[in-house]
Amino acid sequence: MDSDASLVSSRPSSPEPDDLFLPARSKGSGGGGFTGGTVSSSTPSDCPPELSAELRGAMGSAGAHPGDKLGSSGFKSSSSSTSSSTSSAAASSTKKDKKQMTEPELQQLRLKINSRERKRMHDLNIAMDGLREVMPYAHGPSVRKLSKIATLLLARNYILMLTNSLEEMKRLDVGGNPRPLRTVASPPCLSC
DNA sequence: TAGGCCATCTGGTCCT
DNA sequence: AGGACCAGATGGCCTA
Repeated sequence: MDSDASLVSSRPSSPEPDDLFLPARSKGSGGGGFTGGTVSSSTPSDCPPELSAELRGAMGSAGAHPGDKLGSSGFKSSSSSTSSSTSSAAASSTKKDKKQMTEPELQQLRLKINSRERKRMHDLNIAMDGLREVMPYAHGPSVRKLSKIATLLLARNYILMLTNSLEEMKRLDVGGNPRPLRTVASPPCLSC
C-alpha cells in the first residue's frame, strides 16, 4: 500500500515540518495545504466523555444508540423491540454461553464490547494528540493536525535526531573540556 | 471523482 | 470469564 511515504507528511502543515521527516525515503510527500478540515477525533457518535453514560444508555435501551450512526449498519438493526427488562438480563447473560444468549442479550453484549473498543480508540487518540503536542511542527487553529502515521514517523525521526545530538554532545565532552552546547548542534539528520 | 484519513463495528486471539 | 489488543471491513468526510 502506498502508505509509507505518502504518509509521511500527509500535509504537515505550515512551516516545513517536511524537512523534519522527509528523511531518507520520503518520496516527496504531498505537501499541500489543508484547511480546517480537521479530523477531530470526536465524531458524531462522540460518546467520549462519558462512555459510561452511553453504555448505560445502551444498556438501558438495548438497540437505541443515540450517536451510533454506524450502529444501524453495524448491527443487523433489529433492535426495534427489546424491552427495558433486557438490561438486567443482559448483564447476567454475559456469563452465559453465546449460543444460549437471546438476540437482545447478544445485542447488549455487542454494544458493551463496541463501547469498550470505542473508548480504547479514543484513549489512543488522546495519546496521539499528546504526542503531537510535543512534536516540533507548527500547531495552530489554522494548521491541520498531523495524521497519525505522520505523527509517528515524525516522532521517530525526532527521537533519532535528539539521540544523535546527545551522542554528539557526549563525544565532544569526553575530551575533558566542556564546550558550549551550541557547537554541538548537529544538522537534524532525521533521515538516519 | 479518486485517494487519503479517520471512526466504528466486529470477530479472533491473547492475557489476567 | 472478561477485558485488552489487533486487524479487516465498511462508510463518511475532505482535498486535489
